Amino acid sequence: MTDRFEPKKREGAPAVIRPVPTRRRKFPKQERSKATVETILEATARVLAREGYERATTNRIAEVSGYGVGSLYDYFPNKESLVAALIERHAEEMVAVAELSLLASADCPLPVAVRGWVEDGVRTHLANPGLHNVLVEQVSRVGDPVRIGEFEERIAQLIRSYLERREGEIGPRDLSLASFVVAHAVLSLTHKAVTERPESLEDGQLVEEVTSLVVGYLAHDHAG
Amino acid sequence: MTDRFEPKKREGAPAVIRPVPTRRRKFPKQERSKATVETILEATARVLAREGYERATTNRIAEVSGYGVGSLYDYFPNKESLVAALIERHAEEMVAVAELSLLASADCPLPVAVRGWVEDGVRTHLANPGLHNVLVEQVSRVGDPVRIGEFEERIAQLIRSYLERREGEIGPRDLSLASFVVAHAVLSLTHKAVTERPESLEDGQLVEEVTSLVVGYLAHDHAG
Amino acid sequence: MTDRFEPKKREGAPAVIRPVPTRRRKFPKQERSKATVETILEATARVLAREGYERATTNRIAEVSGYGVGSLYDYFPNKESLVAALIERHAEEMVAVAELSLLASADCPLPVAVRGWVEDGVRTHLANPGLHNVLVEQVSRVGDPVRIGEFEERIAQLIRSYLERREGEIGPRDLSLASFVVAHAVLSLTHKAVTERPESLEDGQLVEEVTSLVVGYLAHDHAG
Amino acid sequence: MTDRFEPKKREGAPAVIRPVPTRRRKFPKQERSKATVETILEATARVLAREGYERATTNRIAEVSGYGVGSLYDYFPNKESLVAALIERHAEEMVAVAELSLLASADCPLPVAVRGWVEDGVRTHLANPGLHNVLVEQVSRVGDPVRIGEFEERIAQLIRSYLERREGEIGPRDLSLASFVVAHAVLSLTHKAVTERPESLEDGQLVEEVTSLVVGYLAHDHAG
DNA sequence: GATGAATGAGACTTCATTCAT
DNA sequence: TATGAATGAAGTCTCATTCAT
Repeated sequence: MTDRFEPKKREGAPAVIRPVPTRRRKFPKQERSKATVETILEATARVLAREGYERATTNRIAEVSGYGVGSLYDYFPNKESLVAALIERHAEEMVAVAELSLLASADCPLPVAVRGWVEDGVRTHLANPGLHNVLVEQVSRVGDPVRIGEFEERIAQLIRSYLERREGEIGPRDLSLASFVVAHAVLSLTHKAVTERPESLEDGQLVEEVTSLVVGYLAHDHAG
Repeated sequence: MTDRFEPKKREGAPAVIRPVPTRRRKFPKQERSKATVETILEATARVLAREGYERATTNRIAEVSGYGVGSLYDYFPNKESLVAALIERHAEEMVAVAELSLLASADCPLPVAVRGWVEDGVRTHLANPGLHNVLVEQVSRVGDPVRIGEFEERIAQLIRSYLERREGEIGPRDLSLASFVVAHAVLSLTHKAVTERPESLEDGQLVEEVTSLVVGYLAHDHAG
Repeated sequence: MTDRFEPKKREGAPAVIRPVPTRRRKFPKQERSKATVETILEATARVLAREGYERATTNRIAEVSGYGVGSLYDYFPNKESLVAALIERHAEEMVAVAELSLLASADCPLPVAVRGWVEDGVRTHLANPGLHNVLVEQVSRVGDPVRIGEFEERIAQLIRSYLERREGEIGPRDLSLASFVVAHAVLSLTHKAVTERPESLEDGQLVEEVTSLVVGYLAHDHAG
Repeated sequence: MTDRFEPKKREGAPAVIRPVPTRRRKFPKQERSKATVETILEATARVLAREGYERATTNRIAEVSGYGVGSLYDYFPNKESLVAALIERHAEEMVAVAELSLLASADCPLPVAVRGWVEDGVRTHLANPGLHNVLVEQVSRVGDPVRIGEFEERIAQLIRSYLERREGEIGPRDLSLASFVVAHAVLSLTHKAVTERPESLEDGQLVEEVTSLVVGYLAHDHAG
């Protein structure tokens, strides 16, 4: 008289839950498919920005995309994977921004390099604040922690590369930790400012303060 | 202090959506009621930490609390209001921590004051990282932006009060902006560290770096 | 770059698939619940008989039962479990019929006992041929093979008990196998006849033939 | 031989439903087509045996067959018709087996003839029990009752032909009914044994019992 | 003939919420 | 005040089937 009941995976989940797929179902080999995926992701971004995660329905996304729901599910195994794809894309973009900025100013003095990067970051976030909000909100839920970690690591690494060339000028001895601190201070302040203090961005004041924050930190003497 | 309740239909929502209740249904006058509310919130915290927001059901919360679902709805108008209450509670706690720390070290030198505050903040976050994760994730969704803003403002204000007494020693001229920067840099780094770099907290390294970040920023000369 | 994709349990299944729940969600302790379960099962039987398994939807069943779909899912984890419950019920009934018949005619001569049992079986099947059809059709899919096996075993055991008292009169030496043969010959012929030769049941002809089949078999000398 | 096709809407269905197509779309005139049909049916059999009816999708069948879904629908109007074709094939095979066996032993004594037929039947079922299971399960749903009836009639007829030559030796007076009884007793016991008692088949015990069942029945004096 | 991307109706299922007791 | 059975709107996802290429 064994109990065969087992309604749905629902057992104890450890603090942060991540029970769901994420990757694409078909890898779009054909040109047409690639365009379809693109269109669907654009629709997802639009709906997500407009409605937020919970209120965004796959049916609505499909509708906005112009495709049927079925097509959506041909390329993405479920709702979360859509967000995951967008998160990945955003992460990729932030890495690219950091790469371009930091590489371009590899030989510039600290304040110039930092200011440049922060400005680029702000510009990127400003492009679609509503979407970014949702994305940031969902990272811990649907983002693959490993992959997200990789992106963060890549940004930290870019910062570190820059710092290494100026090791003499900067205070922090543990460059790994310093990169982490810098990366997250900048990223989160940027996001916060875009979301809640847009006015402070208009005259470049906030950019200046964040630059000061980073420069002050790096210049600060850790020996004492 | 308008009541944001609006039970059913939730159509068309602009950019960031926040269409939902948040205030408690009954104001617990009686002792018994107060205890009930407490118990329910504890259950909510437990379930939220264990299951995450989406998988946490009001029925499950009620079950864990030991009350019937009906009772839960006697005190809270809906699921989101439970989270909102927890968020408010957390915010209140963070304000209290800042208040205690900064007031206690009102006359201490910058590094000491900052280090003390950061340490207290980390300790608080460490108490229940899983729950904090969910809470932070939900702030932008269910937190009443006005009230959240108030809390943030209060923390910034506490920082500002501290800074004003040392205006001569510090670089930033716009204390309002500086407080914002400091508050969020510390808060978000603390959260991030607790979540993703717990090891860096054990030996106090990260606390040291965050202290440096703040001290370096505040000491940094903004004149030039 | 691990692939976290895993859309739904869908891997290789061994010939007969049985991937699904079956038991009741709540055990109806209260009188009200028991009645609800009863009503839902009756509705299930009605819809199943009328529409067949595939076309029977849980929404339709709920509608017919007079309850909301949600209630249905309060007591049964899924569609298949409804059918499983009905199958079990039917199996239980067939065992009861066999028990009553065979016990009642424990001391009657073979032909009388067999004829009585077959008659009772036919009567039972005749009660709702449409439903039985669906049930039989679904046994191999949703029936718990262990439990079904138990029911069949119980019927075979009842037959065997009867046979043991007449061991001298009957041919077959392996009573276990003989019981199996008799049980299934009778059960399947009964079902087939009800479904496809109802006319042969009206004048008792088929009952007579099945009786002959069993009596002839048991009387047949196996020694040679 | 009416075409039972009726593509979409399938509302209101009486007791036993059988609203669906079954005949092939194109009659394979060309050699190539015939091979295609063959390949598709083989794929269907394989997928059906492995996954069961419900989980077998036409897309999967097409994939396994090596053809596109479109091609599948060029030859079969719908999913059910695939199963129907397989059922027909199986029925045809069972008729052929009976024909071969019974004709071969037309002049053999009853026990020999019966034993031979049962043995052949078991051998046939043993070839692919998983598939047969699904097929039997689906007969009442997708099998064209008329055509299935015809096959059964043909088997009964073969049996009857045999019986007629020995009318003197056998008890049953209604040969039509007797044929029905014998045919179904043998067929269903064979299936049941293959599915649930494979061990009883290994030493030929079950074959012996089924033979006894039939011989005993036919030898049994119906006069009294 | 063949293809497979696209479709979309509709199935199952969940869970926040209510309300009679 | 408390309860928990009942609700049912709404969401996610599947898959038989079509049709433009």
